[in-house]
Amino acid sequence: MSGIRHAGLLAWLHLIKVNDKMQRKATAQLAAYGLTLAQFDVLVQLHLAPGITQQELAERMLVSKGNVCGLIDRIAAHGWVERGCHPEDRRANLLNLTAAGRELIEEALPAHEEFVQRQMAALSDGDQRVLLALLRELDRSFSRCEH
Amino acid sequence: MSGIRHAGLLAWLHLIKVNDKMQRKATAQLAAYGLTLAQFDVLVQLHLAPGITQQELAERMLVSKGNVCGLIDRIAAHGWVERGCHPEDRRANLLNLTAAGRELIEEALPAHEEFVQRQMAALSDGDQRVLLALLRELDRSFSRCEH
DNA sequence: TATTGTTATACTCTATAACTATA
DNA sequence: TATAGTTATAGAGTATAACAATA
Repeated sequence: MSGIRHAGLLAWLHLIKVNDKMQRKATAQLAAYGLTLAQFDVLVQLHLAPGITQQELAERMLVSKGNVCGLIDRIAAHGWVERGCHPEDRRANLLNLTAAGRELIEEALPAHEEFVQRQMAALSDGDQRVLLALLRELDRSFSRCEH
Repeated sequence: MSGIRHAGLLAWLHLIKVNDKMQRKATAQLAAYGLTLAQFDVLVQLHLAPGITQQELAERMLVSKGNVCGLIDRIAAHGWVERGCHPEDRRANLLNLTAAGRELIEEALPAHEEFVQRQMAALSDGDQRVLLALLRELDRSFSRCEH
């Protein structure tokens, strides 16, 4: 690897690799519930913050509102989420899990958490905390400026 | 976040987030060269290991040979890579960068490396090395077993 | 028979932008 | 005018599987 010398670059390459492998595992793990990663993400967001609008969801997921619309379409087709009326703004939709959606995420989320814990168990508790701190720092630096 | 307590899970969520943001930035950075991330990855692989087969490339990229076929189609359409004959196995293609492809990657790779260094600069040199070590450990644990 | 590459299908996700209905 | 959501288009990536040529 001729031009590759610095730890930062190598760290980034490994981050891609780890993310890639984890994503494949996670995708397979969630497929058992009929969920894609993006759909799981939506359900978790609505689980944590019921009643947000599609616009708010788009901002949280760093995705366009057009994409959110399609995502919600697909999830609603399964009957896991519904669009409600905003009492004060008739343009907006309030998103909420249905009973089926709540049931699904209450089963899928703990299973997914346990799965992730199992993957991360290769690192000691202390190392997991260090990793978290470093990633938090990186994330914060991205938010601070738009290099 | 009710069920979310452990550092491992939080670390994973932040890893997703960091990867996501970096990928967006990287995608934008590479678009200046007319490259997607996957295509850049292919060019880098062929830069480092000229003359590999499509099958070998698929294994390195953790992707099916059918996908590699399409990827190479798109990159070859730009004239950056060519399929050569394998002297001993007429089924196989040997992949090589064209002169244009070499020129492109020799320009895009250092620029991308510099871009990544800039993103990682939020961490000290020591922290970058720690991050690298932790991600390497995780990556190795994924390779060891298929949990 | 097994393997390399090709082709075809179908789906998800993404970006972009025009469109509507409200505000 | 601006905003929330919708729709349409186009492209990339992925998975899967059937297929041809060759081993």
